[in-house]
Amino acid sequence: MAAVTTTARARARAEITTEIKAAARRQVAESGAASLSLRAVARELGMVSSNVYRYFASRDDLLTALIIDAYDAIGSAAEEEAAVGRRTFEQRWIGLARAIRGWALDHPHDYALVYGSPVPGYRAPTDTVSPATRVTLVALRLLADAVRSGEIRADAVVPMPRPLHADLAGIRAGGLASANLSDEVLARGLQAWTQLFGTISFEMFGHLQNVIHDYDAFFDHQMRRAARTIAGREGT
Amino acid sequence: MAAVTTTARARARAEITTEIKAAARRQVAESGAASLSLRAVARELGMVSSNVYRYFASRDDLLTALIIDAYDAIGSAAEEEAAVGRRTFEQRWIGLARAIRGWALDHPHDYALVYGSPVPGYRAPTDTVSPATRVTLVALRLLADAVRSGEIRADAVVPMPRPLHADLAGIRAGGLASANLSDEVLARGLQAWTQLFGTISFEMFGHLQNVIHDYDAFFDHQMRRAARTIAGREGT
DNA sequence: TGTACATCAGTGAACGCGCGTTCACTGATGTAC
DNA sequence: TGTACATCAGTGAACGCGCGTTCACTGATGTAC
Repeated sequence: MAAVTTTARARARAEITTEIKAAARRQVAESGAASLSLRAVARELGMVSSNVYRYFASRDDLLTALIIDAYDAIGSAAEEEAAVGRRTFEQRWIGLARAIRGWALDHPHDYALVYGSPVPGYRAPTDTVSPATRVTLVALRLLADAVRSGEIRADAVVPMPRPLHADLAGIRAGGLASANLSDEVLARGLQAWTQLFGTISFEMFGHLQNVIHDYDAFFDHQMRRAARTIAGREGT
Repeated sequence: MAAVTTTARARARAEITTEIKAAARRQVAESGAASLSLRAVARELGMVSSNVYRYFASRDDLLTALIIDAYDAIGSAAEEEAAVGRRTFEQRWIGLARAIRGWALDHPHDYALVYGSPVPGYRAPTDTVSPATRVTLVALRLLADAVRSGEIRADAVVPMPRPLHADLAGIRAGGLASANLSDEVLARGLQAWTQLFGTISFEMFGHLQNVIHDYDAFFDHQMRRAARTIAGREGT
């Protein structure tokens, strides 16, 4: 009757915590994170605003919970995609990129919450670091696999300055998946990674309006190019 | 005594308009665009809040003015850089990239204002389109020059779907500088362009914290890689 | 198993704050004759 | 050049709103004996 049995109170607490987060997410989806309001959340759930404080110590705490959830959602979307087997590196990379973009299109405000400009006055605590890493680990694993299979060839190397070598060595040491990735491959990976999020952000934040009309075609093609840049072969 | 002579009233109006924008910019720099407040601006200038309405019809109008100013500032920073002569394509590209990043580092909140997530509840009017284009035109001119000089060789072509060709044709038709740019070169340019802003946004919005420490070295190197991707030569 | 006490969810009122915008007014600057 | 009227910058009060957070309280759920 300790860890296993849950009291009615504990169950109710868990459910209501979830409901609060869901209402908050709905509110963020409607009008953005900056205008997230505890009172509005309470109103939507038909409870008095002061009661929300039984579940979250402050508005910032609630925001943090949303950010963590968002990172986790992207992470698991990416992991799920990565689990699909028997594909070439290029197919897997495009699949990963599409999964991330698809999530962003489905949750534009959540995307803005984590990859857009920081919410003013809000300082992210360190709790958000590890969920933020999940999606990156998927990418690193993908690179590692493709190096192992020979699909990435890094014989052509762009020389880089010493301090950058040091930073890349840090990535290699930190990420479990990245132990066999050379500096050249990591640098290419970062090139593609920033291109991926740059492309999604441009689309989401309206910088391609009246320029690109078929976003799907544009994105797929650009990600195909990115895959080739990583693999080290350009053109056909 | 018509268009040339300016009355004291008109001069005062111009000056105070500038002062209001400056105060607003200072406020945005301190706490972000979402919390820009007409009343706070008025307070800082020692005037009564209702008087700001003699200069800007609403808070959104003031925000629009700031956005236009920000785009113009990036545009002229880029144009200034581009005016430096006698350099290779790679040098010019890196110079342009550095100019944009430098402006972003000097004006983090202005960068967030235009390239971060949109301000909630604010809808950008069409007035912002043409200033937003300035910096892009600089890049297109740079590409065109490098094609002319033979520094960009587009013999290796990545095949792309028809709708993307149509969109790229639109860019060619719209931008005066881009008339001689092939679809392949435009696609490469977009690849580098999204990489550029993706890299700056990652840095500005904290997604490289504890990963990259020497941001200057990282950025320069990544932009060197981008230049090579555009030019069509990888590795050394 | 039954009772006494402790814990905790939820209430409702209040504090103190800032916001965008409107309006009727005063007084200085500009313009037409 | 001098006067009469029109324009416009700036004032101060007000409307109506929403916010985060605290606090003393009630009543239901959980726990120890």
